[in-house]
Amino acid sequence: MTPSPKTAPDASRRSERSRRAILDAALELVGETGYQRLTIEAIAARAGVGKQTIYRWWPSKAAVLLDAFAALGEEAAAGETELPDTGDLEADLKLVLRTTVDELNSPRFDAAYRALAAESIVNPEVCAHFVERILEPQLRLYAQRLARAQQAGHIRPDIDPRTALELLTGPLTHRWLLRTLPLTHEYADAVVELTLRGLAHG
Amino acid sequence: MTPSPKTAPDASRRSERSRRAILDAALELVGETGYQRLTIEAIAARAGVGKQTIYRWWPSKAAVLLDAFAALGEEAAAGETELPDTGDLEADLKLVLRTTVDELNSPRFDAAYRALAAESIVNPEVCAHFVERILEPQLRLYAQRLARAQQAGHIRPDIDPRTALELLTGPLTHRWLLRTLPLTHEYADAVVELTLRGLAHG
DNA sequence: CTGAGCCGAGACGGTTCGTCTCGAACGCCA
DNA sequence: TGGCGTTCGAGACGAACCGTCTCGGCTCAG
Repeated sequence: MTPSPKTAPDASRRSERSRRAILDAALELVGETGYQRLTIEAIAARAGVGKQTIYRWWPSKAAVLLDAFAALGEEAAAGETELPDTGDLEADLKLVLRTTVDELNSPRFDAAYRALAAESIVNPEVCAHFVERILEPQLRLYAQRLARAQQAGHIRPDIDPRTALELLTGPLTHRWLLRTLPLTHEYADAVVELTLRGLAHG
Repeated sequence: MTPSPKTAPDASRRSERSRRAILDAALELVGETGYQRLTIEAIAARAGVGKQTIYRWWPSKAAVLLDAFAALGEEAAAGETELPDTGDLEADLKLVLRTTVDELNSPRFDAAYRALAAESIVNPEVCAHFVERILEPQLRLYAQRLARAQQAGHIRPDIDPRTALELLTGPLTHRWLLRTLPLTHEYADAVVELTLRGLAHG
């Protein structure tokens, strides 16, 4: 029996050229017109592609954007499989959070990331994919680094690394998403210092 | 000269009955069908109102929902102009954050709050109104309570209350929005404990 | 060489948009 | 009290986009 209700398309005959053109067009358009006005029709026109080619491979515009953003992230983070570990946890975390701040402030990431976050908030299915595909791989790096710090005695042993992690990233995303105040390196540093003083041993 | 380009409608002749019906219908529908499928047409039909009556008074469905949610919040928080202050900062914060957790988990608030957050992320104008109208009043209460704790010497004097505040609420909203893990009282307690240990004097 | 399947292109009916036009109901002001 | 301007409910209207479909053209497997 076939897994899909409608016979699934043959992925081996898929046009890589069209796939890339669609992902690129989606990223361009979401930056130009915003997520609300982003339409499948416009993506198809910009990519020089039939609409059916999009509907054949993706269930929604959010799914297209998710793939596009994932490809973007994989290019940027090619090879970076670990967070820095100089032994100085505070300095390492500041470095990484500053990088995150720069990414969130970069126009190239901003529009697509916002679109996916917004869609995830009101759409549990997209949310699950977004978390699994984009968020989890990033957070896992943090969690590993925190676990190592815990083994080294720099963080109290009774603390759940996931909770510690959210204490660091939560305030950043909160300020970024709701634009309450500008997102700066100084803020990233302050979050690390204040949070660590609660997590640090002794 | 009139302030608006198109002559503004006369607010004194506005139908209060229609206004309430529209706000109620918007809240109902966003709970039933979700924000994506919420349409002005459906709101008008449910409220027994002409579409023009909505377009005359609101610029978008997000604006309608914002008013509806604000009215909902004002009912719920009628009179609550201050956070509890028993002198025990940790206990007070746990109590309040637990209440916030309950609200976020309550179906009555969830759908509308998510819709407004999602819209705010991709729409700076709605975001500004959302922050000013909904978020700021809540956060101001926290900020006041933290400032008093600071005066009482329970929080280090060099800490910006806004930053301290985001350390508390950021992790909660993060987990709520992205559904990474369930949002519980235990989590609220953990956030307060871990955060305070960084903020507490000595 | 032949056929199945993806491709670009775009027609199609359905839905919602935001505007506009009715006659009816309402409330301010004479 | 009567008149008049404005909002009201209702719905028609063209435009935009939806998701499905049909059509030739092209590519690859057998």
